[in-house]
Amino acid sequence: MAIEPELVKSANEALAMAEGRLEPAAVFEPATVDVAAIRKAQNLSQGRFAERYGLPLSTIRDWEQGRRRPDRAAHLLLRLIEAEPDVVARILSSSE
Amino acid sequence: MAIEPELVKSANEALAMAEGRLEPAAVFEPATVDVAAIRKAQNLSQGRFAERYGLPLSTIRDWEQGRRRPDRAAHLLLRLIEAEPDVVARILSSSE
DNA sequence: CAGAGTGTACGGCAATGCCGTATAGGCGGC
DNA sequence: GCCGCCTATACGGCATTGCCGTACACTCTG
Repeated sequence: MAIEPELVKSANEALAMAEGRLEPAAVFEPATVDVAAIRKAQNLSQGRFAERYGLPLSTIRDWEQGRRRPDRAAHLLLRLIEAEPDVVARILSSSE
Repeated sequence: MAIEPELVKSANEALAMAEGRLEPAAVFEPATVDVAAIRKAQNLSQGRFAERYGLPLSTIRDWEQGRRRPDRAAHLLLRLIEAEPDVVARILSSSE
């Protein structure tokens, strides 16, 4: 897994913070979005998910495989898709 | 305005296509989103807009100044913000 | 007039977006 | 058994963006 080293690093930092050996970072960015989970909650394959929301399949793959992390706009969008899939889908189809 | 040359170019291409002098491009990407318009429709400054939707101010600037074009996820998000600002804002504040 | 708020403009690097291809497992049909 | 189809993992690779920082101009207000 490509992101593993980073996760380990983060975990160690969190530990250090908890033990008071390290100041909390100025930027708290969980940035962890489980795209696969959001997608599966809607019973969609990667392909159908991408198609449904007008996103490139390759980009979905990158996110799910942890090769790339969705930027802030994408992150926000994913949260919207998770919370209000119907609304998002509707807006999309309305002028595309 | 920085994007003007591109708009002019697109307009000429469209004209050429209409006159049959040019084949329609394989990729039809309007991709033009007037971020400033969407923002102003909500009477927000760039700063407040960015803050409201959890986006970096610098990124908003880039988009409005035409220096960068929002990618597909951002594009989609902007359309959502335009159509359903309240919904978007609510989802955001709900777990941030 | 100093200072705060807003917006334009742009340098710059790391990182992502997005395309393509190779590989592999599950499944129904012939 | 074999083939084709769907689905998903993995990754090479380049153009483009994301996002940070800084400089400059304008307007309003104390």
